[in-house]
Amino acid sequence: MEPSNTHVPTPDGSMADLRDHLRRGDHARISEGCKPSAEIMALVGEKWTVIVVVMLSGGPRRFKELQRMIPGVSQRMLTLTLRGLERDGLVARTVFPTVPPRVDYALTELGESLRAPVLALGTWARENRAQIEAARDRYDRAAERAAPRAAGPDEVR
Amino acid sequence: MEPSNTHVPTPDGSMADLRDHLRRGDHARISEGCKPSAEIMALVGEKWTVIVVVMLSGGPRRFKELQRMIPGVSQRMLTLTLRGLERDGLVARTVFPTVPPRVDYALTELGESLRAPVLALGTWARENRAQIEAARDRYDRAAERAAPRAAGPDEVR
DNA sequence: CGGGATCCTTAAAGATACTG
DNA sequence: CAGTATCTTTAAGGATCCCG
Repeated sequence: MEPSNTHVPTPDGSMADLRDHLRRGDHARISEGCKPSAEIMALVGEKWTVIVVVMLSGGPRRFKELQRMIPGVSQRMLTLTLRGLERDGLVARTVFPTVPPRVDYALTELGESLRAPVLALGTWARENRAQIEAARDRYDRAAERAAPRAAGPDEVR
Repeated sequence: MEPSNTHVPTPDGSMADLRDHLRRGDHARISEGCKPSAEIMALVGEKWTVIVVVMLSGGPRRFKELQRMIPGVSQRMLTLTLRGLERDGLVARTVFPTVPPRVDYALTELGESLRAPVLALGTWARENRAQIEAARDRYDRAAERAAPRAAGPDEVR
């Protein structure tokens, strides 16, 4: 990564490339002054970041601990997620040169500060879940009626 | 400090499937009662949802209008995003049976209520962008030093 | 104008195996 | 225990064409 100069994703399809760049890691300074939101949304929405942040809310955790707390995550994904968070300065990684090795992950100040907005979103989710599900249900039923797809309405693959 | 994790995401390893299902559309009854957060994170983080919500903050917009406001989006992605939002009851779609056709998209009450937390996140992003970038820079420089990967630091694919 | 249906490319997420 | 290094799968996202 060269800190030398800014390179906007592209004059035209900026958002597409934005996300693209976000995934890859060269967030450089894509936001020409007004789209840092997109960065954080990518940060928050993508992957397991949120869950990890939440899981670290209670204090430092070890790798295996986290993995156990987040059933579906593969060690690879957990590693990648933690790396990303560490890179962004949201999580601090502490290695104890013991044997067997021990590594603690903890939220940094920055990470802690992210908790609030994230939890706010979580709260919103909890509070409005019913409405959302109702809406979905309504929408799906309507769609079904419109779609003469002989398939069962409750198809469970 | 043993806060004992608040509540495990899912009984089994269903996070993977959760996201999977979220993408596909059959959110139906995946959330058996404790992880609506994940749903909303997926909702917020994935795709162009956030930007669209923000763009609709100013009032109803037409399809083409939105497309113009969000340079990088393809009409397909915009459609999918709007559909998703509509499905979740966050956006209302109004069709005027005129010719040429005209369709307005507007935030519903629910959609409006999502604005706050989303914008909170955006604010956080803006306020902490500098720190994040600094952290990234630091991390990348360290990684570079550690990586004997002779390749150029700014290798473009 | 506002999409729906298709095809194609890329890369994110998962599984596995190997190392310090 | 805590990773890293592949290999594979899956599907998100983009480009096009077409229809109402």
